[in-house]
Amino acid sequence: MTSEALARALNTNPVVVRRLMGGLREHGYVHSEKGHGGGWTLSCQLDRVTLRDIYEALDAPRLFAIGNRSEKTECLVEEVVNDAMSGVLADVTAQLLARFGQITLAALHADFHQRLAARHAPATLCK
Amino acid sequence: MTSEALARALNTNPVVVRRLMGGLREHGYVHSEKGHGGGWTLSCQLDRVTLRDIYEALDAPRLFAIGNRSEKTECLVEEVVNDAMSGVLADVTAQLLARFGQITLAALHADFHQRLAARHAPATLCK
DNA sequence: TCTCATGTAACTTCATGTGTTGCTAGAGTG
DNA sequence: CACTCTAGCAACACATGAAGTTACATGAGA
Repeated sequence: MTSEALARALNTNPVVVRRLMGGLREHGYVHSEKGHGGGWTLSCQLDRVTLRDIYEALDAPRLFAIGNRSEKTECLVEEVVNDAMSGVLADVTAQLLARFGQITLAALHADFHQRLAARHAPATLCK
Repeated sequence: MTSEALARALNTNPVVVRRLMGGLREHGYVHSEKGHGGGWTLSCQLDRVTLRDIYEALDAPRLFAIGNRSEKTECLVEEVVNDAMSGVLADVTAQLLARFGQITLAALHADFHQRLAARHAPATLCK
């Protein structure tokens, strides 16, 4: 499948697709080929890759919209609040990643086919 | 304490302080007075207000940097992934808020004074 | 050699949060 | 009464980061 086609399906731009897929390629989840007839192919077993793997392959972007304004501070009040929040955020992050780590692509794939069957529709890409 | 003074302590602008404090005032955590000698005064018991209360008084700003691109979609793949992620995010959000709900301002206050004593420094605002 | 792909850098656009200005209104002071 | 000090508020400007776009290089088949 080409970046072009994926971009259309995802309502975005081929270059954006390449940027994202680049991370997946580096981890061996997909393979790309240049030139005529090239494009992207899956190169992993769906039951061995989780949402967490994907997240990390995508360079682990920021998860939270909240957080400390600065890591180090002179202000004792800020320090106290930072420490209180950091502790919670660290724990919650760990739990979130653990949960993502339990969701395999195979599970999503199965879910997809189940919903598809329920829709009595043929299997095509969104676009 | 005036917005002016708070802004200096927080390295920000008086108007920004008023915007934030406005939420706290609506919930009765602080009280404000105009005019000469006016400013902000605390009007709650520190042991009865938690970080969660503060968060909600501040209009519950976005917690996560990740999330669904769109709530409703025609795309079955997107739907499957959204549902998988939404479930995790909802759970994790609940846990985060629960944790915040256990951290009272009194606890932070106590922590502050403990650290202050350890520093052998007088109690003054950062700036 | 032409076309079709990815790879990549640089730039533009957009969204969101933060900061700033200017003005209003209320409250004490001289 | 005039003056000063304060919050309240709307409107605008700026900063940041994510997403989208353009342009060009490289590789591979036809």
